[in-house]
Amino acid sequence: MDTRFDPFLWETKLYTKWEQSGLFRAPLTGKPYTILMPPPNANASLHAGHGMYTVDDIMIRYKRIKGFSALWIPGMDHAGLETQFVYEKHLAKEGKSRMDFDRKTLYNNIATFVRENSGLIYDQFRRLGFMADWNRSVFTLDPHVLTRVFETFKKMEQEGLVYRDNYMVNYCTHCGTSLAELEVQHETRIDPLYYIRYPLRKASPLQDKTGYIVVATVRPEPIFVDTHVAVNPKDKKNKHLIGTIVLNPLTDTPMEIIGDSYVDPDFGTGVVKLTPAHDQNDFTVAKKLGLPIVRAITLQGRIDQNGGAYAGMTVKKARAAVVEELKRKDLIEKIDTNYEHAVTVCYKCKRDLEPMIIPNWYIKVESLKKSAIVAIQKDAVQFHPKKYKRHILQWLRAMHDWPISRQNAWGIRIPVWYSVDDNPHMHVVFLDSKGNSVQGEIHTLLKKHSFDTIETGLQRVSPPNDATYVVSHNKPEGTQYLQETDTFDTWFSSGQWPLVTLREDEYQTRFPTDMMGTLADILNFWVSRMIMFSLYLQHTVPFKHVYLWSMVADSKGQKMSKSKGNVLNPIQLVDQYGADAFRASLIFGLSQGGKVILADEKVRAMRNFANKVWNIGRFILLQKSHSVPLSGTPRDKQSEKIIKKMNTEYEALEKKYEKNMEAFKLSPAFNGVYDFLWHRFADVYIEQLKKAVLAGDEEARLALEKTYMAAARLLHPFMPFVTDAVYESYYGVDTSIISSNQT
RNA sequence: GGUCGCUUAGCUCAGUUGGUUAGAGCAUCCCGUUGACAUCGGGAAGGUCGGUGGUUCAAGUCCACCAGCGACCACCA
Repeated sequence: MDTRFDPFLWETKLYTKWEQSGLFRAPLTGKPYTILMPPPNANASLHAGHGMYTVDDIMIRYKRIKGFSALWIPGMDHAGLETQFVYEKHLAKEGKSRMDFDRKTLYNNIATFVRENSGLIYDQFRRLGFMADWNRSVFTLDPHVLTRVFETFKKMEQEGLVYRDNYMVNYCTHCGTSLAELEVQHETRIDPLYYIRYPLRKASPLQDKTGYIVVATVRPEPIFVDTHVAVNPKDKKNKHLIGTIVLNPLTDTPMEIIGDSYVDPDFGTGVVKLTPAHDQNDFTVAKKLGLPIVRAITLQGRIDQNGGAYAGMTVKKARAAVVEELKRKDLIEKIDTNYEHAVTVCYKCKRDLEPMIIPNWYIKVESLKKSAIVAIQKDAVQFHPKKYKRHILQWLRAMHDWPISRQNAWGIRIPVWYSVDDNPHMHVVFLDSKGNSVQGEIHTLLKKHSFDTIETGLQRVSPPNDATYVVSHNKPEGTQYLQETDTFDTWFSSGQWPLVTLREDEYQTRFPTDMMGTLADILNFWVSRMIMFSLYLQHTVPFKHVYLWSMVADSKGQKMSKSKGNVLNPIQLVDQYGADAFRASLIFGLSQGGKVILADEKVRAMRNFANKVWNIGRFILLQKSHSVPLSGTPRDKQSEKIIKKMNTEYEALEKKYEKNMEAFKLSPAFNGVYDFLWHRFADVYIEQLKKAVLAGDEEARLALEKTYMAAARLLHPFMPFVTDAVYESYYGVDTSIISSNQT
């Protein structure tokens, strides 16, 4: 044995040995223990957050050593929105965009892109020593997954849980897609607040005062479609205005002032313009009162044909132009340039979102979430740390119907088909044979273009809200059908992850699975959906325990982010200090809230510990050659006493360790072993027995070896390489701590 | 604005049901190297446990209020 533990000498060698001796597959005997790996994005490369998958590996190794048939199934996610976003950035570099391709070509190109860029993360997981059954990897676009997703959708559709409806969604005009509530980010910003004069109609009895009323808004650009203005009926200052007619400052169209309680009397002037097609609140009010809902902005983020002179302008340009016009007409009372408000931005591209009305597919969640809530309340799923039980319950109770459609090509296309005969007014966008974008209603388009041309070049279908459709995995026979171009939300497929990863027969023995370890960020996105789907389809929860960690931070507790420049590359740390050191540093000092501190000095400290473990082993082994034949007991009573005390202390350690591990308190479990090995075993017991051992007392040495190896078994899940390297040095190249309980 | 959480050594955090001199890692300082390990060993310094008040024989631990920080959710015309 060398004087130092050299990770690079051992890591590849040991990993290959583990893999070749079949240790990654679940043993045929033993009680099942199952973990499904949260599938990383297929084209991802390892970041600090993935390092925490170590938690899964720790539990798998821990259970394996204890003789369980522990199985860890890996997988990869197609990650619809995220992957397409990355791909489109590549396209942009070549001066192209997704609009240059028909849907099918775009999909195939992304598929190729993903294939070329996937697999890297598995190599990196191997570097970390992960003991997953790589041969069983599942991809969320595998055929059997598609089948399962289709069947789930069909079942839900048949049971009336699916509906299609016009809905106000947060729409990102850049990404060309709607976003779910959770994908929306709020950002505080300072924007000008315009106080705009709305002239009173001549006949108005109020005219003799000022001749106008003032409305405050940050969004003057869609005013031309506005038809109503509102005040709060309880607002003493303004309620007398109800029923008054003012003129639209851009179009001179008469507008009625209505009363509704949602208006905040204290905001601005207490008078609000209503733009139902582009504002969530206004939309709600308009629906309630039956007011007209007129769109002013296209899905591309430009003013549409209703905008007259502004038609075709981007929102930003139109805003400036509208303000100019209003200034010319002397209709701007004042501009508050220091108005702070929150805007919604796209979680991917950070651009402003437009509230838009588009038909979307929805899942009714009322019954689904109810059973999830009951299961969680009964602790059928337990959360670690416990606080997340409250979090998820709170979120589930507030959960609205789930919009599952995304205007995204990369994903599982919704298995719905629209007959062109039955839906003549369906709006269609496609590329003709020359690559020109053509759009219009299908019955008009079919007069000039063949169905095949349209289907081949298809980019998007936008069927009216009342369109008829057929649910089918494959294209229906008979008449001409176009398939829905929307794809399922990523969480619709990954929410069924626990239902597509096991083999049919394993649902008897391995379901519910034992643990799900994942980032707390996606507790609501993902964990809640898995629980709902599993209860709906399998009538049981998908896992018994959920282990959550939150963001990875640097040594000062600052969240790691590219803009802060404090991001550490895990693989670089592994190269520098070894996988054991990296793994242990994530667990050591893991705070209760789950915040993970990753810092160079921490990894270095753990590298030192790995070396210490190695050298303890080296010392005990080295003394073996000095030994004399066994006598049965240590030579002196003093040594016997020390050994007894050491064993008692070890037993206490093991007991505490077990308790912590079963409660997923990994940090205290690891800390206990760290403390024992370094500051009790090495600093105290070895020192006390050193004289005897050096004098050739083999009994004393054996006692040390026994306790050391026992502690190494406790340490192995956290630091698999150094512990197995020592084990192999002692007992030969064919041995491993993992299977040591079987010998 | 709502909900929850946090505040203990220079930094990041432990402190189990209230019970002797409040701990760890890193950082700092001093001493030590011929046999396991300098990626080490021995030692030291450093905390009125956010503030105020209360319960108690006893409070870092329980309660109230205050201050600061954070997370999530919601709203913002």
